Amino acid sequence: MSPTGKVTSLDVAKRAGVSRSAVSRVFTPGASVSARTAGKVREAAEALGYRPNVLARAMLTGKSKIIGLVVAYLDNHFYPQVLELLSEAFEREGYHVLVFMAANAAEDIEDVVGQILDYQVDGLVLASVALSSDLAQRCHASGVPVALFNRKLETEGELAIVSDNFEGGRQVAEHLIATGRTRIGHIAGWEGASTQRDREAGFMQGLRAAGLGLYAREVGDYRLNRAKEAARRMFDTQDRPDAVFVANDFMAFGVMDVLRAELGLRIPEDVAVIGFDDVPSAAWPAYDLTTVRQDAPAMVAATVDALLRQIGGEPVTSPAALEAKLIKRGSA
Amino acid sequence: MSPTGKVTSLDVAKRAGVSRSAVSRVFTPGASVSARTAGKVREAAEALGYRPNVLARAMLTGKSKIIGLVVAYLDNHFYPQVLELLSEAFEREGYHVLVFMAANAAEDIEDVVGQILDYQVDGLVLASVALSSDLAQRCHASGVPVALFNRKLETEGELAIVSDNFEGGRQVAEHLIATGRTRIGHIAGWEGASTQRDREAGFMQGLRAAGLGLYAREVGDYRLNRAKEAARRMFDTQDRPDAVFVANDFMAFGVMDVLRAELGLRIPEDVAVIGFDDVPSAAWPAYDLTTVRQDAPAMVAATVDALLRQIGGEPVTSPAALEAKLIKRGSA
DNA sequence: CACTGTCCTGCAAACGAATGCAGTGAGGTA
DNA sequence: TACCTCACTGCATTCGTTTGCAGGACAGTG
Repeated sequence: MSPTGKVTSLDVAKRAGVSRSAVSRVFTPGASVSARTAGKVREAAEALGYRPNVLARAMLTGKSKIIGLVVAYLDNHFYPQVLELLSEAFEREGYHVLVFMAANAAEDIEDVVGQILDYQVDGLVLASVALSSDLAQRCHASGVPVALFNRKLETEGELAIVSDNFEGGRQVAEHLIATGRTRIGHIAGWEGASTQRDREAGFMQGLRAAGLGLYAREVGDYRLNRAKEAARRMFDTQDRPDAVFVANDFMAFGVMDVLRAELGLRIPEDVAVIGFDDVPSAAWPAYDLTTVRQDAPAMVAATVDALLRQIGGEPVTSPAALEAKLIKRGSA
Repeated sequence: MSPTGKVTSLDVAKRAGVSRSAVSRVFTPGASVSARTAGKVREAAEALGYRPNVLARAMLTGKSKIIGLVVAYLDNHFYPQVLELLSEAFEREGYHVLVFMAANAAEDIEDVVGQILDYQVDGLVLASVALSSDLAQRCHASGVPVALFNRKLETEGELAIVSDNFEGGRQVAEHLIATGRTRIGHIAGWEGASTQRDREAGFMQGLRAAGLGLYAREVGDYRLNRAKEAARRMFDTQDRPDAVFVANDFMAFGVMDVLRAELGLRIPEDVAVIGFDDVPSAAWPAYDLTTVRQDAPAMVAATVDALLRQIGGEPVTSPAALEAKLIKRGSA
């Protein structure tokens, strides 16, 4: 109700007839205050509209209650979902998420690192950004706990949360083979990403287990247009594949569009398509995409848990890869 | 390169043989420092890996360089896009975006307001959240500049950035009528939203101009499942409409799914469908949705500009509604 | 009644940086 | 040489908190 938002602990202290310290303690869970004092302070605070200044507190304690989230693109529907879950989960723990966009990678990595450190974030989540490796090491070196979301690094010591991409890829191969497909192609994501490498490795093992090899391969870099071009190259021929594993759902949508709208192919009759992620729209009838589900809520929970632990000073190791399960729908 | 991230201006000052003030001034644009001092300081800072502490600065200056963004859901593809653009635009201006999720509206509005004020955000963007009205007034009253994104309020004095929803709705009616549709339905979004009211008002005026009325009306509340139910109610009858204007693309996708997959109707032959927003996936062949484009980049630019101005102390009025243009595709 | 321990409380010193004010020195002019 | 100007610099204060330390009140015990 105060006209200005500038009410300090001193104002409250005066009105309640106590010292600033008392006020501080009332708002510090676990501090020793008598019920009587607490009551007076609470009342005065209420009347004045006082709330402790998080920034001032942050300076003293060194804990800003801010988690940095570095993300490259939000067009892949998997990430908005993750952002939403992450933010909610952190809010439940008293943290908030500060967004850092790192679209044009290499160019401004220096900048991004700087900005992150400037804000004294308590922890950092790197969600599938190309420059993860460099960034993670720099920030880690500066003492900021880092969690890699949906990506892992060769270098040990970095906290990484991933699902079992290898097993997911293997199941894709298994299912395609079980449904009688023989000319099986793969449209890869960005080859610098561990997700891509693991998914493909599992996929290849699944094929080999049935005595099969890859019939065709193109790279889509996890980008929609690249994936569509890849699909055109792969399918605009006589001896086209009869199935394709696309490294994520977002690309798979583009591939299906090309197959159906441009090349007049039927899915799954002419070509079976399988994606990866199970984003919400994969279940929409227009695509009805068979895919491997990444359990986003579980991944987020694991991330929050591990990062908070690390912030708390516990030595943490990356959790085991989370289960990735094939969801059978109409596209395969 | 320092082992710990704790380098203060004093450390730099000592190493450069100057005072803390000098260091401060070097990092404050427009302060008076000699080139020689600046050089020494820069060198020392570089060597020590010093960066000014944003939080400490924030406390003094009262400017945190943080913009709060309150958002309810991210499943409507329009918002991830907006978040990305907003964050990039603010980063370019030296600000960063702190996310506040306000999913379960009324319940925790008290909480959300508190948290926002706690972080001393310099400004606030409310992106299409149900509790805009209350929230905006509270925050504004506490002296925090507020911008309403894609929503406006009856109460004057709040900064609101919207496109011309009325004109967009009118164009929808015009186009449906021009293509010979006569039994025209409307699936509304959340009726508490100004976007819904304006779109429908424009739409109705367009119908009336041709001597038509609404053939059917259901409410989808901007939620996917509600919209699908609405579509079922509206179309699972003998005398179904031959066209429907759905209040946003996200719901339109669900409506199209119901029409095609559940009811076996053809679009546009049996039913014409038009949405609103022009999210990226509206252009995908699987939907090929005729829709009204909201110019997200322009809306974001206007938001950033107006909010920053307001933060700078200039008296600002809401910019004019941005152009909303019908994009004709295959669904109508 | 004296002594001890327990709770609370206030004081004052941090935290890291910005800034008004006064002082230093250099350079220019008469 | 004396005086003035002006650009730069350092001191000390300030922002709004938290927190270690020590003192005060009070109850319990012998």
